[in-house]
Amino acid sequence: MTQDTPVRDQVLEAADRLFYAKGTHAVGMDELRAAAGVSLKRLYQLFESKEALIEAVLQWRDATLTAEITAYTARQDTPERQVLAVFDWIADSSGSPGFRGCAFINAYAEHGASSERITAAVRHQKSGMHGAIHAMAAAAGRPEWVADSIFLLFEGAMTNTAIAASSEPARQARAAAEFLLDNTG
Amino acid sequence: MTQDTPVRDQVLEAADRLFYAKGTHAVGMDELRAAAGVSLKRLYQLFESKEALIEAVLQWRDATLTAEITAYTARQDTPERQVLAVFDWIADSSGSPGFRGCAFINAYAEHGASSERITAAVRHQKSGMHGAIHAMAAAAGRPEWVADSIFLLFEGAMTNTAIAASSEPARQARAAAEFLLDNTG
DNA sequence: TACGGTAGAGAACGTTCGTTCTCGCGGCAA
DNA sequence: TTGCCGCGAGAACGAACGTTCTCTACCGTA
Repeated sequence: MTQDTPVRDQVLEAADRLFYAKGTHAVGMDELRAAAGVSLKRLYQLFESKEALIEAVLQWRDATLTAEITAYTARQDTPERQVLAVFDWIADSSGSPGFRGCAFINAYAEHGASSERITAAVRHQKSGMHGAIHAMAAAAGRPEWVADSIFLLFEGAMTNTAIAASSEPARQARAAAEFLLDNTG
Repeated sequence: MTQDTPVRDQVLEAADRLFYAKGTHAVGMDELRAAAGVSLKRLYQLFESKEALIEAVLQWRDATLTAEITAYTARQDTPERQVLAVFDWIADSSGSPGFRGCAFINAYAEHGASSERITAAVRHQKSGMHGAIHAMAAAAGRPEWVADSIFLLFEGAMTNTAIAASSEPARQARAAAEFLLDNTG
């Protein structure tokens, strides 16, 4: 067990940034090597292949994104406001110029048909996000179907906020979620 | 104006099938030529580049998909049922083994960062689908925000039905839409 | 029959990419 | 100091891809 962890994280962070910005197909291993500031040899001893790297990046992003959203929603003081904050998070994120929607959906679009490993990583993130919304909705005393609905609104808002290059879908989804919360439980 | 139209459609249909099944990056022009049964020369005089072909395929799918969904929903006898039928359409479509979610979202994931033409084609489809749902909701006498919400539920259901490989998200989205319809108007 | 133009088949070209190999330097043990 | 191991830099390799070019067969016309 060598001291690879900081280097590994350095690679994952650079790869995540490049993959998200340009799509995995558009980023070559050499460009990645340069961005991460490591040698190609090191890259391949950390990750056996590009596919393995993509999988690792998705797992890494899964963890960091969960933490980010959790921190973001935790700033609200009631469970209802916490649920609704996920849509504010989308609206906020979409403000940054490189916003390209959900990295996991993008990865699924690029590799879902050919890579079982990548599909599994995507499913894991969706399942986790679904669970997080479930937990918040449960804390707010709402039934499961409300959580399911809000999760799907979240997903629709992620993609369409990116495609439309506008935070309007995020606001619309928020309004719908608010209606669901207000009329249930 | 030569008699290229049937050949052109033949190419578009084959390309659409392959692109959707495997992703555009995973389909080479030669594989495409073979599937469409035309020569490479013909292919390139019909479409100046692969990017142009992808754009044309998206426009073609936009038209055929709109027609398909319109026909599907038209079988229902009330505007409310017509709106809800879009979720049944997802559930039905997800039954076929090659279901991979929304081709336009997939195309955006693959090319949104690099091709303005493809992004424009994706936006056009989203705008059209949004409009179609708006029209049905308006016919049902529901306010615009309900249509916005149902559109986003539709989008979320499309991607997550594919990722989860289950029609459950489509059913959940349908239930949410039904709740919105039942409690507004 | 001779011929010009068109189209199909597929070879060829140039590039890009994922992955591996080679070389040479630097640190460390004896 | 000497020998060795590991690493970085980057050349090299083989495959795949988008695109173009070449060759040949075929067609209608005179």
